[in-house]
Amino acid sequence: MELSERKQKILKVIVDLYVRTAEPVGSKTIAAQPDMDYSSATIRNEMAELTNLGYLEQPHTSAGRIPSAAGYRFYIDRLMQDYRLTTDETQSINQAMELRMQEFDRAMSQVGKLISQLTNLPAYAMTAHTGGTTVKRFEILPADRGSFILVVMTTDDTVRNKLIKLPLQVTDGDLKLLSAVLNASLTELPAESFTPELIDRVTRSAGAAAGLIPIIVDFATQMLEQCSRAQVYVTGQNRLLGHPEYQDLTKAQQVLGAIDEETISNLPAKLDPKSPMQILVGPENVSRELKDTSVVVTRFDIGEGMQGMIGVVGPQRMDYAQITARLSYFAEGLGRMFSKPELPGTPAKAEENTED
Amino acid sequence: MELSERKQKILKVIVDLYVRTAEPVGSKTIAAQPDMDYSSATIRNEMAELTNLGYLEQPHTSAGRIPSAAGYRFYIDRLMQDYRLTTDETQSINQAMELRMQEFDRAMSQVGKLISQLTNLPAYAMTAHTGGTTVKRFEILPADRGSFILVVMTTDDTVRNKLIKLPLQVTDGDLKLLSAVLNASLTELPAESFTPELIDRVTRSAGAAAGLIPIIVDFATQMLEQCSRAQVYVTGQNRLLGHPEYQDLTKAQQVLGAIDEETISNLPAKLDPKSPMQILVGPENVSRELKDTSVVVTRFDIGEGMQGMIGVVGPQRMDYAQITARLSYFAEGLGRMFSKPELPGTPAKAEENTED
DNA sequence: TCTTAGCACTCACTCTCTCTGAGTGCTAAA
DNA sequence: TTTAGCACTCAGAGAGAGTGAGTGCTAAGA
Repeated sequence: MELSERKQKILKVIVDLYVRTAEPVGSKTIAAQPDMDYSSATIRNEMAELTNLGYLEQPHTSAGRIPSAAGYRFYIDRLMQDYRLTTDETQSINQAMELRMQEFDRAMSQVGKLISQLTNLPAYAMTAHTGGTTVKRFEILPADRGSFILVVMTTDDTVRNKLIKLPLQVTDGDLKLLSAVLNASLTELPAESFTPELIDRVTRSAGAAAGLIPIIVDFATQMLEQCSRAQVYVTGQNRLLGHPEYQDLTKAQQVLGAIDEETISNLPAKLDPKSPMQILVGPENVSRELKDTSVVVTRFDIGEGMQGMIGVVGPQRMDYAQITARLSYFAEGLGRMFSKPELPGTPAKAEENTED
Repeated sequence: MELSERKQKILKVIVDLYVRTAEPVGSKTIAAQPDMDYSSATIRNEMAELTNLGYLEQPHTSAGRIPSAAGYRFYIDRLMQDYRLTTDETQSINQAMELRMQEFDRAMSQVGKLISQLTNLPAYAMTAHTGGTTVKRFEILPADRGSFILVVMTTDDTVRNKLIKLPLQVTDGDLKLLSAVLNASLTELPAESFTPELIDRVTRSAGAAAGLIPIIVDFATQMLEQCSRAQVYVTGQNRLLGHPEYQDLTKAQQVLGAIDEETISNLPAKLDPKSPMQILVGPENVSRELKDTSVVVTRFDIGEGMQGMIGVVGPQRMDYAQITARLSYFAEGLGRMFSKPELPGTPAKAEENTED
């Protein structure tokens, strides 16, 4: 059954007010709203019906109404107005994005922090590699005496390096041979195919620098593994405490405990792969700890078989319109930033790495 | 004035009990302690004196006593017994350390998590580079068509790379020339000396691949900058909430707000550079938000002008003996792990990086 | 038929008051 | 010097009364 125009209007007012004040909304307050031309009694009747229909809840007999999960859902799907970012907001977001992102990883964690700050809620950011990656290319450079730099590039254009220190005297020719062997034997293979037999064969043909092989294979395996694993950053947990629904410490702890890296990294499985922006209201979250908590998440493509996800976690009562607007803006910017081919002067679509 | 043996004994019992129970300790409880051969009245007298001397505090007239900051300090400096790690503990620590640490950064964040878990307190881990770093070596490798991998190695043996995508056709010879020029002109220089004039000169002598120069310089600058900046990881903030002293949300928030990355990264300045393990009890912390909060921190060297720091933040009432024991064990292990020269099969003392 | 005014009712919250008991300080005896 | 005893203090728990925001229902008005 379709809600009457008036019921929708009342529901919307209730959600809007409740999101702002965190107090149950009474019929009188609603009647006092501008553009609300009915008496409190009429509104009371409508509210009673909305309650029967499951869109509202009453904490106790003599309190006003608050939206139920279904009420939020209806609001999100049907009533929510587009929130327009203010110039200030876009400016501060743009500024933050311009901050030189040396690494993709670090960029994501920065973004998480910023979102958390803007929304005053805990935020998370994660990257996930989608395809099966293999090594595209090995490169070995001599560094100091007895040190080598190993550079590995994978099919998803991740490049990593490692400084290897081994008391080993090898010539440039040895290294050339070694990298030729590696490139011939170990590229385009998933980590699973690095069998002992294969490694053994490679080692035998590697000549003087064969001592490097175990380290190289180890490193490549780790790297491929790591590429397939999602990376998650959670920040701003403490902001949760600012919201009245988490004044109850037990609850706050439960929720904080539930939004650690592990849990979040399992989130994507539960999401509809089609729509980029998703809102999970309270009980729609599968985990029991989050049954009074909402999750808003958006995805964006960063090319090369990689995806990014950013989102926030907060009370059901949150300003969905504002938050979705901000998240989209961010996601768009990040997507643009990281999937563009590199141009001089543009912040790179790249990540780097340290080696010690 | 030196405290009598008996006073010390009583103080120690009070700290031990209070750490365990978080309840003010009364004279009767103390008298009931095994090995305590005085009546509650005697103990009351002693407690009154200890209070006068500033080692104890009384929350209100009819409550027991709790240690003051000075009391904790005395306990830490004089009374604390060495805590012996149980086999279980060392095992779980060792296990965690064996987990393959692909990157130093990641290792530190893992360690932070583990400490937080073991101590049930928020923990932080940070790395700081101590010396002024310069670039030791540039290397440029062609990757795909129009892609190059830039590898930069600094004097502290950090190696980073970056994938550069530029629609540029260059020969191997061009790249050789380019890296020769870079190595000749930009190595052994701090980031400050990368003046426009210098860059200009380099660009002019770089030949066909000069288009890469701005990106390379940019990258090198960022990298040097980043090396000199401390990296901080804070985890387990939510564990703070489990402790009764932070049941008051305002307080919990204050403290959580105060232990973000920035604040922590300023911590080392306040520490005595000589002693590796340090405990800041309540008011000994400079920041006002932490006046009821203690910080335990330990440092360890990881060679190459780098230092690591791990620590925890918690209520004054914490089991200092246990915590310092665990931290030392960790610090020792980490120090060993990361300052050893690399051997085949050993987890590397290295860090890597991703490039996308 | 829909809307609204009016009224009795409900119930969370706040405030006050009392009671309880853990813990103290002091005194005097051992 | 130690200890038993006693009067005193005071936070915290619990009970009871008062308050007021908000409700549902009824009956009158449009």
